[in-house]
Amino acid sequence: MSEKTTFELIYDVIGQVPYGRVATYGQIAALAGNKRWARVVGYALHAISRDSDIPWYRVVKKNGEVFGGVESLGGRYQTELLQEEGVGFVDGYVDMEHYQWKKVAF
DNA sequence: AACATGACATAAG
DNA sequence: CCTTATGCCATGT
Repeated sequence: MSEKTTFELIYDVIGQVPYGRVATYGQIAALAGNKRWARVVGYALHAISRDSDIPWYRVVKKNGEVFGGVESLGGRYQTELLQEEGVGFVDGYVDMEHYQWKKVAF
């Protein structure tokens, strides 16, 4: 059986998020196949190993908040990584209006 | 199988 | 802005 696991589907989608853009948990879940996997997306991200190629930092909450909030250690690191890619922030939250990844239908 | 937990989302007060 | 409550689903015990 070569069915992909839920985690693989999720990692697959996260890997599609382009440079300089972010996606929400719910968005990742929906693209992975089930919109209700938002929490599982978080679980999957938590399970990522350090030297993984997965761009975990491009995943944020729907309101633009980063992991743990901008005041947390991880949140500040994530904010830094995203700003390096040119993602704009407003009061500690990602400017979703301009930087959320919109998958374009070619 | 039951229960608790979690890097979420939405609604309500 | 805050807390509760509910829905959701994969994992760990």
